[in-house]
Amino acid sequence: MGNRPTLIDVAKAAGVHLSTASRALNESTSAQISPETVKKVSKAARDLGYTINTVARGLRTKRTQTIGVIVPDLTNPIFPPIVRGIDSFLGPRGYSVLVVNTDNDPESERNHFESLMRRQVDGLIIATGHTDKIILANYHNQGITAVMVNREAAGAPYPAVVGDDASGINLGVAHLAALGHKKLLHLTGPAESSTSRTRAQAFSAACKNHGLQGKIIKCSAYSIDAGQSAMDKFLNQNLHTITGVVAGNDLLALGVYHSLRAHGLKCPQDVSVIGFNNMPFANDFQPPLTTIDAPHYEMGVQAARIILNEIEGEASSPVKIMLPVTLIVRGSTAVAKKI
Amino acid sequence: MGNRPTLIDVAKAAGVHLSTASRALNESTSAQISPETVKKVSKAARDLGYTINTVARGLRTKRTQTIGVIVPDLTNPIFPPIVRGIDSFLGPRGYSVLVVNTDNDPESERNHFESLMRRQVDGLIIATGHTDKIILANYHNQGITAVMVNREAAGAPYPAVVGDDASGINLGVAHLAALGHKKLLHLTGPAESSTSRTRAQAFSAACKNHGLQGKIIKCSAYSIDAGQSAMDKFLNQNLHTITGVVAGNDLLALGVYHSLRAHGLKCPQDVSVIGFNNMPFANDFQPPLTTIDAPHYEMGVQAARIILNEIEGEASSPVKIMLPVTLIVRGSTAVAKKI
DNA sequence: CTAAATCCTGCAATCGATTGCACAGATGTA
DNA sequence: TACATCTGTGCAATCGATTGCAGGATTTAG
Repeated sequence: MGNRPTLIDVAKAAGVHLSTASRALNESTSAQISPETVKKVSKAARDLGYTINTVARGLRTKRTQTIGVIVPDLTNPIFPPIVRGIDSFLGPRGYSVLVVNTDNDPESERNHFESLMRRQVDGLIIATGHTDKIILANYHNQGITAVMVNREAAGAPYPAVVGDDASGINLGVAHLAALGHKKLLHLTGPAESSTSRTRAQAFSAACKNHGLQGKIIKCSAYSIDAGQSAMDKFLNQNLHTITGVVAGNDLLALGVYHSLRAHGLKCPQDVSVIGFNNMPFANDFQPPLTTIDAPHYEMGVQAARIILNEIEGEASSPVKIMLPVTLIVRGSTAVAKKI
Repeated sequence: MGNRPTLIDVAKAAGVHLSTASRALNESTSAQISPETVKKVSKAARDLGYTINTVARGLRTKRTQTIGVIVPDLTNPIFPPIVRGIDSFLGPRGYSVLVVNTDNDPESERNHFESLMRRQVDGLIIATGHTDKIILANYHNQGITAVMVNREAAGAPYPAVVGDDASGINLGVAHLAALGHKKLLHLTGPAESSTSRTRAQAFSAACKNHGLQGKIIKCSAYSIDAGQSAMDKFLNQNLHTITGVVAGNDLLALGVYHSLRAHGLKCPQDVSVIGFNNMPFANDFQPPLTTIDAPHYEMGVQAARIILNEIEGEASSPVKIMLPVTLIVRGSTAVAKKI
């Protein structure tokens, strides 16, 4: 790659010592240098097209101004907004983001973690559900600063930024109750994930509160296919026993759509469906999906804010930030059918 | 972050000199060291939990094993697959990926470019349509190695990996022709983008070939809103003058959906619509979108392959790789309505 | 048995910055 | 006038690796 000028070149051009040039160019040390010298050095730097070599700086300062972001899969539509939120906060502050995908594979997660460590990232933002408490405690003991986003690990030593899952599920159940539904089904995601557990518990509680009957079935992953096969299995032995579905997320809801169609059921006429996340294009599905909007971009922003604070300020206590969610009513929910 | 052991610690533990430890641990130099010494050093490294500091190595070797990926917007669903394709090829080969979003803003693009340079990336994969030939030539003069993906700049000094846009559009037009459509409309994207021009030209050519009437309208961006407003404008003065639409991409097609609905037209009964890209969830739209599948993941893989070749091998001539596309027929196209 | 070649390993320079310390000259204080 | 303080700059060590070169030990050749 290009042979860009170094600080020595700038110093020579300005007729000062290397260290003077360094101080002149550095925000925090330029006060030590006389204004004329600063001007001279800045001009030389500009003339030569000097840009700092962050690798060299990083070696000396032990700060790379790089944050590692660990996600399961960037093609899952909820993650790009999170990543952009992180980036939008960090970018203007001189930080860059290294994104890795683990596909929820612990082996892959370990490898990527090692790779990020080798690269001397200043901190980690973890969005994978899989990472268990032992690993996290381990990270913490190694002195690694990190923040969880969209997932929380109860008892984990790190701050977390999450959506208010429980009240989201509540909103969904209340909406169905108001439409006259009595018998509901919840599709829950993998048990390792904290969101799965939170949402499932909230579902049970909300059903009880509203005096509804609520069943729960498990999905092996947060994917369309997993949702579809779980729903297929359910419908094969329980046709016409429920009128409303609260899916663990939008992908599962989409799987439910497919399954309903395959079983000759219409949404929302026969069965109402509610998703979670309000993923991009949820409004363009068939039918447009009623769902809980979780502020993913904002979650990214908040996670970035916290980690920067931990890196540059002093370590705060492991706070938990819970962002509010809202119900978006679209075409997949309707008045309950008599069954 | 953690105080990990350095090479000196390993060398001491193994009772050898720093440089010997370095050579022992390095694939390409370990042959210079006696097998027993290599074993001793490896054991010491393992025992201490040593991992190399890539920042220090990067300073010395002038290779950071990092590739910068410049995209307009990660939340645009075609980019995550590209990024994952890149990552899947580069990751196992020891490279990491720094993704930046420009939002198609030249100022932002320049800033991000500078940031990547400061970080000493080994190469750039550019997926932004906006980057013009002058800038690219400029990069090239600075000795920067780069590859274009999903966009090509004719006459640019860099290799490019693209989908076969022209034959994709051909497939679409042929499909509509076979369904009896006579009057078609093409929504083209921003003129700066090479794909826009290629697709528009292919559309005109294909219409001529099939003896069809083909109109073209421009959209200000590749977005739902831009597609909708362009289509609105068209329909307001040209209701019932076309029966088929070939959109510049899936997002524009979605905009067309919205516009048709607002004008009381049904897809596909009144108007057939074809998209481009086969973005995720295109099958779940209302109606499921007939579209051209472009192999984005594979494009990422190929771009990564080429750039690694340029970095590690010798610079090849600026090749252009054109990946085949296929027509995916779903529910948005039907036999033409009489108008 | 000696000279040459080969094999290992250590020494030290280097990559491009940052930063504690020293010191010269200017300024302030009594 | 004498001494303390302050300002601005330079010197040199340092971050953690890689790598050309030198040289001792060992092997091979003649």
